Amino acid sequence: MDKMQGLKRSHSCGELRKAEVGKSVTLCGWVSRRRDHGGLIFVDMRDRSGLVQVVFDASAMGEEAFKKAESLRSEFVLALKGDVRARSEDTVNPHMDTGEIEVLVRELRILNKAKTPPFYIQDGIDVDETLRLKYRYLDLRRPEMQQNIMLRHRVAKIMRDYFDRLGFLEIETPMLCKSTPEGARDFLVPSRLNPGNFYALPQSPQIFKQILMVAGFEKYFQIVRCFRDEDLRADRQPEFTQLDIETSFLEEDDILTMMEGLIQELFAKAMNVEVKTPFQRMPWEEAMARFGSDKPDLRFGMELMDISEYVAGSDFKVFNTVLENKGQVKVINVEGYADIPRRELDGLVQYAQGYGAKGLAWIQYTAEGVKSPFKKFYDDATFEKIKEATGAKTGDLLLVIADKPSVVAQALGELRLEMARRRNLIAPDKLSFLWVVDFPMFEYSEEDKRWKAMHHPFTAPRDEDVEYLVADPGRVKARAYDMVLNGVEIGGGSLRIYQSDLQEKVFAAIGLTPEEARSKFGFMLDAFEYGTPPHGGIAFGLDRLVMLMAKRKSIRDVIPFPKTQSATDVMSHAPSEVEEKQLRELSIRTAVAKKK
RNA sequence: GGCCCGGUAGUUUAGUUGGUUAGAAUGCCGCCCUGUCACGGCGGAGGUCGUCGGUUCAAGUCCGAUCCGGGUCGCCA
Repeated sequence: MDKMQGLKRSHSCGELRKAEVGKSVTLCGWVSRRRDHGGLIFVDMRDRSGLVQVVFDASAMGEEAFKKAESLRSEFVLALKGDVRARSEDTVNPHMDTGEIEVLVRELRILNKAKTPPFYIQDGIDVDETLRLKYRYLDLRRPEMQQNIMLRHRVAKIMRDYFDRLGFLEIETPMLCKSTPEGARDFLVPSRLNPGNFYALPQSPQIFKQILMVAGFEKYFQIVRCFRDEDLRADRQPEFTQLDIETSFLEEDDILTMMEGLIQELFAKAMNVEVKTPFQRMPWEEAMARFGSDKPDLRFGMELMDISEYVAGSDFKVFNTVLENKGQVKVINVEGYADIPRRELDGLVQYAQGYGAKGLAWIQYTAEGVKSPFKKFYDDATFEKIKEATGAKTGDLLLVIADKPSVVAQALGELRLEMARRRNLIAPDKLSFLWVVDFPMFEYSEEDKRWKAMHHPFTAPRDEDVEYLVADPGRVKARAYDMVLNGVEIGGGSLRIYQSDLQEKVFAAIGLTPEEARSKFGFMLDAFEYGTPPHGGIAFGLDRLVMLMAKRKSIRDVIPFPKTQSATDVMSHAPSEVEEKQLRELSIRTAVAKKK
């Protein structure tokens, strides 16, 4: 093996252009591909900047040096000296950024050999993801993964610059925290020095950042790891990164405008894409009514429409029962799809049932007339009225869900998304931002038979709703806001409660006794007694945002070392069993009955 | 916890009603090749069909269990 000794890298592989023709360069990198023509060997050499073709010519270099070139294999690590030269016109490669030039090698050093990698180190590979994760260091060597990670860096850098410019301070908050049972499950860390006691890893720095406002820092931000011990999804990891923000003396408009500015700058600087501000703002109730979702995808229409008034009072028991129980009958119009195959309709019924609907009905406005499973319960005039009210045309398909409003919203909202995907109604490059505002303060938990904070219990209610906190929690709206991009919630926040008496009322509304509140959040309530400024903030999911910017389907593609769906790391084999000694020191009795 | 999909050479996969030696592509190894860029030509090696058990004369194929991965519902204040 050769050494770097005496060599200084002069250029990156991917940066070489015609301007460098004639220059002597020193390059370092990996063998991406090798094309051996006998007396002439081409190697595509790769570093993190990209690829360049280097040429070994038997007639131009010594026999021994050429022999060395013949021994090159995939992913060998090289350093080389050579001369940049223009390629002749018929050998230019238009698919390569560096395709107009090549480097004729004078001196080759093999810095390290490599085993044959288990998959191609190139973009667009189709391999089992477990294999990619097991060999993550090779997966991350692929250009598209390198670009994702570099994009992530740029995003974080732009965020830091933006908030620094606005006078924010990046302040760290603890990773070892007090467990707060509301909300997601905590990851727990045993305390050796306090046997039987546990820290929790933060689900978010929520309480600390509010206390930083009490402490008078006024403008705080942090790019911070958060932890939630819940089941994983394509866009959910047990540890994830948030851009966390808290400010004093600002109100909704200030915060929303500031975040729009950040998004504008992120897309301009990292993607060269112009984003128009201000973003549309939509009350939560409107979002639920029109799109069946609190994070509507506005890249297409197909809005939910209420036809309850037209179908009421018939002999059709299904609709009647629903309407008598304060339910509703709503539809979406899948334009031009009246000729949907029966088999697909049956599939959609199951799809809707997967989201809690008891069933799915439909109206097909075909040239031959109306087809619908409930046709016999209504006269033609009714179907005409529905057609008119929904703006349906002949050839259109209405999908109908009848249920209580929450079920209608979810099932029909999901059908809307699914039909848009199937009908190809979503423009891939469109960016559709909006703010969802006026969230309900509480939602009723059937399981616990009590009201729960929809956002978190420090969220401020609207002033005009405070009087209903105890009497009618369901009608109280919060001063909370979510930013939504293309149907994905990328950030959310609120103004906070900063008066103790109001905080106590909110705790009471969610059934927390003063004693419980004190034991859970006593230090915070204490802090709030000492001159708390009005404050509020927001948190952005960095991983999700980068995922959307990089147009990836999985959050794992923008996280260097993600976990599998069962929250394991197949490369390092975490989590793992630990030694008895470690457990003893932590005063943890023998491990739970070990699985075998 | 529920539902759905997947697991066969290093990799991506084919494999019929259960029936001869599990087939292909690519990668890998060897030889040849001075303008390729998914280089090409010739030759070669490479498989406990995720694991365990069952049915059968016979199992990649059928049955049961289990492990692993992915998607999703619940869950994620």
